Amino acid sequence: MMTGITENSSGEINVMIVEDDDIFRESIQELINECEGLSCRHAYETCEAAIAAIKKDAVPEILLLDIELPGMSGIEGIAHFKQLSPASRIIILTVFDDNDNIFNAICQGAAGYLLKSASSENICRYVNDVMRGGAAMTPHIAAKVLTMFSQYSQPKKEYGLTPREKEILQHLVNGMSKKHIADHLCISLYTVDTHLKNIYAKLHVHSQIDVVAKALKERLI
Amino acid sequence: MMTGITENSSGEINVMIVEDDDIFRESIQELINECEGLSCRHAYETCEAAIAAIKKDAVPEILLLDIELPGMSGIEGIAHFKQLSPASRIIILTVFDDNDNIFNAICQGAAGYLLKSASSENICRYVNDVMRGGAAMTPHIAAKVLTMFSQYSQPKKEYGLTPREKEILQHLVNGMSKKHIADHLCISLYTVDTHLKNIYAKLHVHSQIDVVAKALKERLI
DNA sequence: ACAAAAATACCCTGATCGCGGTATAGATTA
DNA sequence: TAATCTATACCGCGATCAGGGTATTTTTGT
Repeated sequence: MMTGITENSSGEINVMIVEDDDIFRESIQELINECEGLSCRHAYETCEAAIAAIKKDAVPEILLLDIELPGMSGIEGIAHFKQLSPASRIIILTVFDDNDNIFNAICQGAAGYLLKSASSENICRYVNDVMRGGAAMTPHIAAKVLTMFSQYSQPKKEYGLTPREKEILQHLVNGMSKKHIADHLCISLYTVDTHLKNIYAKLHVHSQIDVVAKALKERLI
Repeated sequence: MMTGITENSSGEINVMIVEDDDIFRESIQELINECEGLSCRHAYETCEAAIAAIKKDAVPEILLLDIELPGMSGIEGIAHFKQLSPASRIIILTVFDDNDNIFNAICQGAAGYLLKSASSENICRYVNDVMRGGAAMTPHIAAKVLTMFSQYSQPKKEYGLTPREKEILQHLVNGMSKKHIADHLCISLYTVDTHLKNIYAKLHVHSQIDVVAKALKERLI
């Protein structure tokens, strides 16, 4: 059974490291131990080894996790760690700065995403920020996150749809057929048809599928 | 006409401040001027005043922007500043930490979002991070951003679609008709029909529209 | 007051879709 | 080996859709 997270006897924060490169793992462990208030007594080469250790009662408060590892990747590992020890906060520490890895790590629930190029002092600060309930990102990663975030909701193109057309589009997206929409709006099926034709012309599409796909992809509704 | 962004004579970074509270504005200006490499010679009470100043050639490299202001809000202001001076990088500095403000600021293109409770040293560091192309968030804000980010793509339900079915779903979402899909995959229209029937059964829907809407809404593809 | 835009309604035709079947060959798994 | 899953293919019917028209009324903006 799990005992839950407790500070160690000296009142320091338990940091666990999962990193396959021997030299980097040892240097980061040394760095953590040199930081005021931080302590790392558990460092492993693989997620599998770390999972086994957690099951044997080595529950960390902070988990510094590499992505590219032999066996299970760090991204996959997040879900396992979260299940075994929900209170542990996971910080990705990697050389990868591609959107996919950042996106997946965040979606899996990582509380931080640091690049290995970060300075020692900064890493210590980030760990402390996360311990206080915040999240940590190196500025370069933060910029990528903000860009992804804003891209997602930026390009609200304007196609000049009238209010009625938007209303019909909304119902279409909600799965109503032309007939249902006509009934619901108390207008003729022919009228819905006309509106739909106009929507097609304005959005440059030729079927309901296209309209719904475009509306959802571009968040017109 | 705009002269573009240039460092001032002393090689320091030009920081502009828009903040309506006199005391806070003056104290933050003093703080910036005390920071190595930073200089603030332009501080205004409203977006309108700052916009007028930028038009008169006071183009900042960094713009520290409050949200709650008399007249135009900081969030609204972002779009104006971006248009007048696209190279200026905007950092929100506010007391508000609600999701809406954070979300809107990021979507408008802010490069940073700081809480006024941040320490002096940290604010200087954040400004420098942004000047180097990064983004800046106080840890509390970063945590909120990550949460918003992950909530958006969490509930990947599993409907047990086979690889072939996912492939067909993908093409449907991309606007292909059953006939086109059949041609593209070099299989019979009847086969596509069968696959589609099975997809309908698994997703509990009854039309292509519903399938596309569900796939896009739940990010199955 | 007049022009433009928006909303309404109608018709026809060929194409497509949804759904009820049935059936076979190959791969996977129990 | 038997059972299940996956992918493949076929048929027919009634419903729906797309696109080509035309046309009237109401609302809006100037």
